[in-house]
Amino acid sequence: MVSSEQLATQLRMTPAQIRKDLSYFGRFGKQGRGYNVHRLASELRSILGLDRVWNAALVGVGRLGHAIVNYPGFAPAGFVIVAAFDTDEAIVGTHVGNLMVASLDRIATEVPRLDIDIGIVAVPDRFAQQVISQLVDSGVKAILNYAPIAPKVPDGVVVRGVDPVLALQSMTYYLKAGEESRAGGDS
Amino acid sequence: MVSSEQLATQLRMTPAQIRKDLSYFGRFGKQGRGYNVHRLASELRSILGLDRVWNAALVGVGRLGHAIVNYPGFAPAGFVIVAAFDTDEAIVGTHVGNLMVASLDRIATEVPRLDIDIGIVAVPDRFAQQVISQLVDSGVKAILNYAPIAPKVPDGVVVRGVDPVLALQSMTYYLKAGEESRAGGDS
DNA sequence: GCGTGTGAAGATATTCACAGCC
DNA sequence: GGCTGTGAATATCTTCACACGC
Repeated sequence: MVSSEQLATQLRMTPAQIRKDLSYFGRFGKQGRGYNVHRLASELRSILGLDRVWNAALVGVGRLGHAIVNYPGFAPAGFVIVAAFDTDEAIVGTHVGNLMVASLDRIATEVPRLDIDIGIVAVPDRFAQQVISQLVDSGVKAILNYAPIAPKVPDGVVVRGVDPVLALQSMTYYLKAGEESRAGGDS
Repeated sequence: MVSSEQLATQLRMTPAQIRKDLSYFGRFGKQGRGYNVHRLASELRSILGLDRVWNAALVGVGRLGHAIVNYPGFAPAGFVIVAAFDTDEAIVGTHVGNLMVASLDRIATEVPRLDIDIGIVAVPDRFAQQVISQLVDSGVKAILNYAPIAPKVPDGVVVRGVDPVLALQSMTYYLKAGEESRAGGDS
């Protein structure tokens, strides 16, 4: 068992926040005891859609694409890459992992056929928007985007970016603030 | 020139939000005209600390570490990796890019000497917390963490994670919701 | 006339505090 | 006694709407 107090400490939140958030989805706790860790984890996995397998398509099988296919962290979390696409004729037809690389124009037929939910985009920056539009037109509703752009997608499509430069840029404001307070603070 | 209206459309926000946010940092616009794009960009870069170079240290020079050192996107954005560390005696002393890999225990001396602001952590999961603590103890105030853990750091240290699995997991709730409304919606 | 910057109004989100159950 | 779930009270964030400068 775990209390909202304990969860809050670990997650650096307040106990009230924990309880309110959970209460939005159901009543998972018992008064005087707290939450059963296993039941809570299981309920949350189910609510978040993490209790099933999702199929993904990789677009862009260069250096980065290879690293993505060979990354061992996806499968244990329930994400399986079931297709790989590229435009480069030298790459199409070759194998990565146990996948055969298909031509980009096969996306429209393969996405429905393989029941693909997620598009993983690892193409050069200037092709990213176009590829993402193609994926969306084929029925993909979620995009994991490795290109450093903010793609335009219709409502109902969710995008997440993996961009280390953006992550760094989002920290410099605080670095600067910290330096100033150390340099200019009273003492 | 650009108006808050135009910015809002592109960023999918409201014009009022744009104006309020900018007003927090200064008065960058001119009534009746809008904002001068160059001046606005320049002011924002300065406020965000993106108008200077930041030094970073890489810890963990395996496959991923190599990819990070060779990633061409950091330098143009003003982030320079000026040191690389690893525990593996077989790697220490070798070169990656134009850097010589140093032993982990040199962090405490090298971070101040090279004026390192940011630690980039690309070590196996189980070592990540320990390495991050070491970086923080040496004076690093920002961490870019590639390990799929939520590290504990003192107040005043800022952390960003680069974790594609977490990014995927943050989308499945919406995928599920979308599927249900398509399956169960009236028609 | 056009569009910013900003108080005031309205909407959300967080925290408090406690009745109720284990 | 301990701790959840939840209305009520605060606090924060967003939107409105308009005086003012270009």
